Amino acid sequence: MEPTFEQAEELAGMFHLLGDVNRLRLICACLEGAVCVQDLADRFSLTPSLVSHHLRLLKAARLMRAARRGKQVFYTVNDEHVRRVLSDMTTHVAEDAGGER
Amino acid sequence: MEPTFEQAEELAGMFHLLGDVNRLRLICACLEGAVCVQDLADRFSLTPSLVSHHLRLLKAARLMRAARRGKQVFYTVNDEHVRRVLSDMTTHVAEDAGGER
DNA sequence: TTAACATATGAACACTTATTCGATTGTTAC
DNA sequence: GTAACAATCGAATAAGTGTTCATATGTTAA
Repeated sequence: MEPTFEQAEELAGMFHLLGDVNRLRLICACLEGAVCVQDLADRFSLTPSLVSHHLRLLKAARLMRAARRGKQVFYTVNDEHVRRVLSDMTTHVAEDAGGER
Repeated sequence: MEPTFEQAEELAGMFHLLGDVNRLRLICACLEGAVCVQDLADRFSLTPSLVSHHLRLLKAARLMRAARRGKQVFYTVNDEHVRRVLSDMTTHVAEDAGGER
């Protein structure tokens, strides 16, 4: 059950990508369906350039995938595991927010 | 299901802590039971100082808790949610390692 | 072909952070 | 009390990274 060093590195890599607020919000925004770069930039008041940079990392890590339709490129969550982890953690955080204080 | 900005910040904070290889291994090593700083340092060939630094962050984030017994301080995983997420992700990574290539 | 739009890319900067070293605190045994 | 061990703390350094800006690539319409 304890991961090997390489597994730990891979896991840490994933967590590190999820550890940035903007990146995390980008992923969450694409959980339900594909969204294009511009819409993401508008929704979170970010530069298209910054969004693209983040999406590039997420794509390289196989966490998301891109599909071009016309001028726009739509991104969606690729990994089903991440989807589960995110929903788990989100609900957990939501639960704790009420119970701790 | 999409987190608020504050929830995203909290989530990202957790993921960020899990996103460092050494920290992740430290947590995983304490999943099954309490381990003291020295043993952790020995097992992963890290400085006790470095281990302590990491554990301090993990403790501050409520992910681990410390208990002193004699000279030594034993650390264990505090959060049951994190325990689930970690075991989930570990098995997932282990599964994918065989299936992808 | 041009023009306008959408995204990607590369360099540069500012900021964060992991790690090391040295000193300090706390505990136990003598 | 002192000595030895365990852990923590603080500062300093070095490496990494998020963001911005400018430029380039790709796509569609005229």
